[in-house]
Order: sequence, then structure tokens, then C-alpha cells
Amino acid sequence: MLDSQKKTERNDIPRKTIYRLSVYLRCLARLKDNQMETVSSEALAKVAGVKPTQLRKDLAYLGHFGTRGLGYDVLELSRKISEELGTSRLQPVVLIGVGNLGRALLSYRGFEKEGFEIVAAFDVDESPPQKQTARPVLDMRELPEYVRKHHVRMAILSVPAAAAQEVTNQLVDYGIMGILNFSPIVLDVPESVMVNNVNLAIELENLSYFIHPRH
Amino acid sequence: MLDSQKKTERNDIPRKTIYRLSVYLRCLARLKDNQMETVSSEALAKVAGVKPTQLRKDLAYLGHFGTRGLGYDVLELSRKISEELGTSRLQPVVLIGVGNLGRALLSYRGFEKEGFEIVAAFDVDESPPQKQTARPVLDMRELPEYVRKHHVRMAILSVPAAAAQEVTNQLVDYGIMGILNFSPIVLDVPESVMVNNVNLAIELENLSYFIHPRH
DNA sequence: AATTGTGAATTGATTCACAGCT
DNA sequence: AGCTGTGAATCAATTCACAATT
Repeated sequence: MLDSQKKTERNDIPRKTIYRLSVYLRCLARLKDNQMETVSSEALAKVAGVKPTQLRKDLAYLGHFGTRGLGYDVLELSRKISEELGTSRLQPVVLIGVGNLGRALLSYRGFEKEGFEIVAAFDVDESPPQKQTARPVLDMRELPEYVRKHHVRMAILSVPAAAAQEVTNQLVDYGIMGILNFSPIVLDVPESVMVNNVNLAIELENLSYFIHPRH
Repeated sequence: MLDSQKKTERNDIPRKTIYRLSVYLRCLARLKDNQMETVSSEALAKVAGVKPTQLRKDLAYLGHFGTRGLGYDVLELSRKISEELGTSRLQPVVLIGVGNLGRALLSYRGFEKEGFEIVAAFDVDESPPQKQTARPVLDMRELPEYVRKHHVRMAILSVPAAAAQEVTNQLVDYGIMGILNFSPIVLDVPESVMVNNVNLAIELENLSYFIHPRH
């Protein structure tokens, strides 16, 4: 993943730690499925792909609730991380831009079991390939009303580069606080708004760099 | 973006710099479109969302070819970065796992203009929702033959968590050197194989953390 | 006069090493 | 005995400050 555009700003816990907490949470879920009740920092670090010390440092930000000589209680730790991340509540998300990638993301239903739901999609022009999208595609003009009414605070942005900044300005106006940006430009937003960038082309480019024999 | 599972290992240039070079390249492309011939570190840094010093430090890894008092030649700099990243040649990529997300990625044609092409998709079971995928979905058993024949070195992995490690082992066996991993587990691969992780749920979770008022 | 290139300083993240619990 | 929690040490990345160049 690309780094966020913003420094941590928030509070004490470093951004990279927050990322890793999400990873730990997913690992713990799998341990739960396998009826593990307790896990050592060594074992959990192994499946999470980090060093045991790093795991312990990360968890230390949440307080201390491991048992020395024994490890961590899987359920308790899950609960604690999930509470810190605020993963309990279901978050409504709007998707802006129903082109190629937008349609792809819309048809991907994998967010739901992770606590997010794409409640609606918007585009400047609702007519186009309206074919089999799982959700209704609304006109951009309905966005402000929708956002207000449904208390939407997060948006997935998948519009073409040329439109991205303009649409972002609107989103910010309407009160969106977090943007998952798939467009290939760096968005200019106020301090208070958070942007995470995902750029699949860059990920592939990066892989290709490390794979290929230096010229 | 999530960090890669691997440290730089490769050569001198730090991984984060490589990422940023990709970003600079895209910014330069836009400058080119606007007929800019020359650009200062300050201006380029601005659109790339970094500090001018960082930009200069990053570019210094490629040698020095800015002109003091003037800035960088847009075309020359593009060429140089693109050469370093190896973006010239078109890379064939296979996609493994044609479930929800896999199908979404398949229908997204945005890679091509960036130098990558999903040449084929594979699944354990080629029958299922074969509906309107842009490309043929082949049976996993044809994968080794295909990879060998078409000199494929990179794969996009979008299989369910339960199958991910098993499939990865196969990919590694068949000679795949780089994996863009959309599955939510940390893959275990040999040193020589590179994995980049993309996890949309984690990106959203992360946004939501920074947005929401601390409890 | 403007702007790059870069050593030195700073800031941040990771890892070590071990003291402290259970 | 085993494993967590953490201050100190190390390592890496960023930023500063300014000399060098056009």
C-alpha cells in the first residue's frame, strides 16, 4: 500500500502500528476459528509476518493485558484491538465514479463482512453502463442530500484523474472526512480530512522493479 | 498501502523511494501533457505531495541531472525514472482466483495504459459465473504450462484466505517472482519472491480509525 | 538570482536486552 | 521456566542548512 498523504496527527499511536493492529486482528480471527484460546507474541508475530518484539511494542500502546509466562488471551486481545480501531459499528461508505474500476469495486461485496457497506454509488451521469451493478447508481447532484441524511463520513473515489480534485472539493464540502483514493493523483484536502491512496498500477510497477534483473 | 512483506534486499535505492519515483513519474506525465518543459523541485514536490528536499534526495539516487538555477527537464527526468523502474516493456500478468474481487479486477482495464496486461485468469473451477469476463478463465491445471510458455513472472492473487498459501506455493513452484496479494493473509514465500499486499478492508478500517472521535 | 545536491542534524521506527510477573 | 513489557541502543528516513553551480 501506498503511504497515506497525512502524518499521524491524531493521537499517540503511530500510523504504522494502526495498520499492523488491523493485521493482527485478522490473524486473531483465524486463531479463534481454530479454537485457540491463548497465543504467545512469538506465535502471533509469526502468522502476522512481524518480529515478536514489534508485536509486543505495538500491543503495549493499548495497555498491557498479556499474561507473562503464558501469552495473550485470543478473545480479549481481539476485543481490545477491535475496540481501539472502532471496528464494532458498521460504517456506511459511498462510492464516487462508476467507470471501469468503480463498477469493479461495486460488484465486490467483500467489504461487508469487514464492517463496511457501500450504501450507494454516484456518477456525473447516471445513464451509462448501468448494466448489472448490485447497487443503484445515483446522480452526483443527489450526493449532498444523501450524505447528510445517512450520516456518511467516508467515500471511495474512483473517478478519472482529471475530475478527482474537483470531486474531492465537493466531498469535503459535503462533510466527508475520509477518502479512499483510487485515482492516480495526490489530492489536496484540508488538515481535518484523511486520504488513503491505493494505486494498483504503482503496486505492479513496484513489484516489477524488484523482480527484474538490474539492467 | 500496506507495506511490502519484504525489506529492500535488492540494491541501494530504498523501497519508499521507489514508490515515490512511481508517483513522480505520473506527475511528470501530467506536466508533459501541459507542455511544461522544465520543472523545479519545489513545483514537482508540490503536486507529488512531498517536500522539495525529499524529492531532491530521491532523485539523487538516480544521479544528478537537474540544472541549478533552473530545475529539471521534464522529458529527461521522465525518461530517467522510467528507465530505472523498468517501465518501458509491457509486463504480462496472470490473475488467480476469479471470485468476487477477481472478476472485478479482471473487468478493470486500467492496467494496460500503465504497462501491464492481465493476459489470463485462472481458477480451480472454470465453470462458475463465467458470465461477462473480458478474458478467458482457464483451469488452474493449465497454469504451469501457460506461465512457462508466456514467460509470466507476476501474478495477482485474489483467492479466498483458505486457499491463498496453497496457491502461492504453486505459483512459486511455477516460477512466479512477484505477487500482488489481495487475500487477507500474510504469505510465506522464499526470499527471492516479492509480495505486495493490498487489503481494501484494512485501508477503510484505517481511515475510519483516524476519522472517528476517540471514544 | 534561482535552484540543485548533499553532509549533518533530527526525527522516527525497529530491535535488543533484560528486568519483572505469573 | 516461560513470556511479557519496556528503556536503551540501533538503524532508517526525513528535514535542515548551506555550499556549489548555472
